[in-house]
Amino acid sequence: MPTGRRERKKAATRQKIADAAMRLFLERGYDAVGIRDVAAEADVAVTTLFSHFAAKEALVFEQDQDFEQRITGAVTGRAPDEPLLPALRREIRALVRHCTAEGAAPVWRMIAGSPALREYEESMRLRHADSLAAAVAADPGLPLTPTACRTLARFVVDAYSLAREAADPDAAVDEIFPMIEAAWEVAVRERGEPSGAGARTLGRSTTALTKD
Amino acid sequence: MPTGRRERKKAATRQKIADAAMRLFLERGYDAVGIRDVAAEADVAVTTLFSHFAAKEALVFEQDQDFEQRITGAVTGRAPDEPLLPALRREIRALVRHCTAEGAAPVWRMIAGSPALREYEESMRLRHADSLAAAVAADPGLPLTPTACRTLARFVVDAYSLAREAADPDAAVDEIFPMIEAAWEVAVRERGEPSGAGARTLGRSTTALTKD
DNA sequence: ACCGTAACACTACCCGTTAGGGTTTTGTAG
DNA sequence: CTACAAAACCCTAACGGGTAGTGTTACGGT
Repeated sequence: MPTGRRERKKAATRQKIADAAMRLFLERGYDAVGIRDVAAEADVAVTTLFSHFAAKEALVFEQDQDFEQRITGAVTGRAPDEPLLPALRREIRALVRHCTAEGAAPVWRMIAGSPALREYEESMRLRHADSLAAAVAADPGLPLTPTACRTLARFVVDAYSLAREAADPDAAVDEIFPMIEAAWEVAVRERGEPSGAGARTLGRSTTALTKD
Repeated sequence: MPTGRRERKKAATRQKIADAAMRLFLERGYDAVGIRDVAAEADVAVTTLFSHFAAKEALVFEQDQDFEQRITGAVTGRAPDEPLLPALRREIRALVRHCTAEGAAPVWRMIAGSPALREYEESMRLRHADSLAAAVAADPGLPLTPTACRTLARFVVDAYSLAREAADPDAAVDEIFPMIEAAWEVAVRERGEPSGAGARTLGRSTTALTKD
């Protein structure tokens, strides 16, 4: 219902804070910048800052909802008969590429250099894994136990974080995803349709396993 | 060089603090107890408390080094020709059982109820996964890429945390480990000896995959 | 024109954590 | 036994993230 100016002003304030924060963080380093510095630079009160961001670390991971939406969207929004894992692999590859692109390097160096930020990111990933598990569990075409859904989701999120840290992120995705696909196939065979449907869901990528 | 009494007194102080902390946490709840309360209950200064524990959360995860040592020990200390994954599976099962035993329930309920504790535990697990990855990478009988080692380590640590949260932890271990074994076998085939050695390393548990 | 509410500001405070600097206890060497 | 260095401990004070309480303004709906 709230149409227009209010929302725009709120979004503008939020963006102003995020921009000021990132500018200061990159200039002086994350630990050397206090919340009060950020608030002053953005010309807002500290309490206002905390009404837009739940914690100092959230200033850095401003777009974490993007990640969650994209990864669950890759499951729920894929083409009707598209197998699950290739869709996830494509999305993870895109996300990894996006994080290892040109301008993003200093930000990720900063994150790697601060334990608080790494810790925060990891707990974000846990939430994302839970959302992904829920999305997978909700797919009527996938007959998996809840535990298998959660396991798959963790593995996929692990793939993202491992690939991002790898020397060659693209190669890492190609190395890890066959492992996940094999794990997935086992889960499907345990509980899924015994004959053909499970293999079709996994798609062409299972040839590595069935070739003996 | 420090022999005897000093070490004992130090360990006693540490234990006294940990006991006092756990007592208060279980009585009043983790968030309702301050560091100053714990220090007073243990009759030590706040600075002393922080010379024994790096953070408030560490008071709860007092024996995290146990976990790290046991899990890496399961890799480095296994029988000469014992395959890797059964050894890991056995250790993980024991650790999960230990955490879901009788008296431990209130503690884990407390952990589940505090975001700070969950976050701390997750970053612990990351460290443990790194140690495990290093142990796996150091095993001369396992020809794996660094990325594969890290992936396997993450998956194993995930298995622990997923099983601990599952309704039936034992069944969860039995559900997740076949998935990890399949992933492992793919990693071995990509880089390992082409014919027999890889399968021998994995052991009898791969029958589920090769039975078609 | 008017009211409810969301955004914002200000003050003061709590809590985890650390620095700085001092005191006692312990192991060891003379 | 004494002397001495180091380790363990204590105290005070502070820093920085985060919050409660209390307003004030500006917007949107009616």
